[in-house]
Amino acid sequence: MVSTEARSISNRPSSDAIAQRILASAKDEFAQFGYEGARMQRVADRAGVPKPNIHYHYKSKRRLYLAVLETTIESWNRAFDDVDPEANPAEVLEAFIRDKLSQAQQDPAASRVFANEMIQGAPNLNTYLHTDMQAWLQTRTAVIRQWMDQNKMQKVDPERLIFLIWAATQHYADFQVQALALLNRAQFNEQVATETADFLVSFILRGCGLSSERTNT
Amino acid sequence: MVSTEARSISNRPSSDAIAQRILASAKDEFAQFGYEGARMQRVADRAGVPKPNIHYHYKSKRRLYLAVLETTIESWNRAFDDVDPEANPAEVLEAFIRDKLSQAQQDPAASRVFANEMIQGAPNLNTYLHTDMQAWLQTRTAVIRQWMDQNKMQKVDPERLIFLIWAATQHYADFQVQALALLNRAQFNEQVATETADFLVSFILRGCGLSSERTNT
DNA sequence: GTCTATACAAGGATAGAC
DNA sequence: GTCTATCCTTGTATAGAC
Repeated sequence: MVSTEARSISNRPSSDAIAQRILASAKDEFAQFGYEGARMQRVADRAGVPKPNIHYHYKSKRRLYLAVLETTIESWNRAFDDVDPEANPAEVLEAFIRDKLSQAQQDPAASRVFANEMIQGAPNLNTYLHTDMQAWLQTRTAVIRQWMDQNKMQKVDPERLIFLIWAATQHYADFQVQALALLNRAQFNEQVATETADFLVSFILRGCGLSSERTNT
Repeated sequence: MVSTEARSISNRPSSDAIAQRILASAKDEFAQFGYEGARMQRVADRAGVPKPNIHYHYKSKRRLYLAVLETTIESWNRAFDDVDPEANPAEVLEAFIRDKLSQAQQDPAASRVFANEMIQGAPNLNTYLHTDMQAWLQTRTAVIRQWMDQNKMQKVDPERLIFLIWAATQHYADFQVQALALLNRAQFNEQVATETADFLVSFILRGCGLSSERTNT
């Protein structure tokens, strides 16, 4: 196998570059139609290559899908990946919410690929859910519990708090067509994203007892 | 065409009963795999009838899917369908949240069918989103705005409040496999549903400034 | 490495016996 | 109304020329 570096100095598009184009097209296709509904022909059309070329770069439809899943998971929760228990809970949660929403706007396909896999029953991610993701969640909820023990925030179920943040932010990727229709907006641009992020941050922080505002009356 | 009543008195399973069985099987199939991923053979197997029988009761795969979509939408937001502006906001919102979560537990397939249609870009519900659903949302947000004007609750974006409730509740249907894995539960039973409903109600009411509890310190 | 041509299975849908 | 057999299209995947 030739290294990426060796090929990248050649004068025509490297094989890796084409593999990447196929991967990106596949992500869109799987995001929209799910694994069973996805068609290799449409992936080829989207990528602008003949259908058999896909099989040269990826052995099968399933391998291609697994490659897409892998790239999707990598950037999943990066904004909450490193948390200092000494940090300000409000700031940490705000950064997490804004980052998740920013991802939902900039890469909705990633969110939809994951959503399809979950709806389908996670046939390819069941192990991941019970190992890596489980571990990720436990270290984060441990920090949140620490904050609650120190009376830095309202006592709430930490797992379900994370679920709510995931659901509320990913909603704008997975249900984008619905949100735009009901908000009377043509596209999910920066302005809509900012309005949404501001709402979610202030609403969720208030739910966590982290708001500077006081309630009415 | 023979009326339902005329046929229901016959001694063997009425044709309508079989049509209903097929419809229920189709709902599960479309829920799991989406329209393009759904297979008529699997619908037939689930319903326990030969494949061609489906085409006798439903002209095509698309017609079958549209029939499933229709039953899905009917019960969508019934708990918030009739709202008295004079009612207590906290009680109305709590009933809405609990009803949505109850539906998510008892009929997750309905939620997943809808989710698949949205992820796919709402090719069959675009008109619905811009007409009936739009209208439904406007009358509810009007009531919420009234409550806010009367200082009965925190001023928040009413549309996005509804979105958050939808997302947070439907999450437990669409991402059930993930939630169960991360909560270390085997199934989404009454107990898990109650715990979840209690969390959501208290968290969201606090976000709306409707909580009786005071924040810490 | 990339394409044309094609193998083989599975898809939705229908004809026609019962 | 229900089934068997089958049509035709499309699906994934591969062989083999270039």
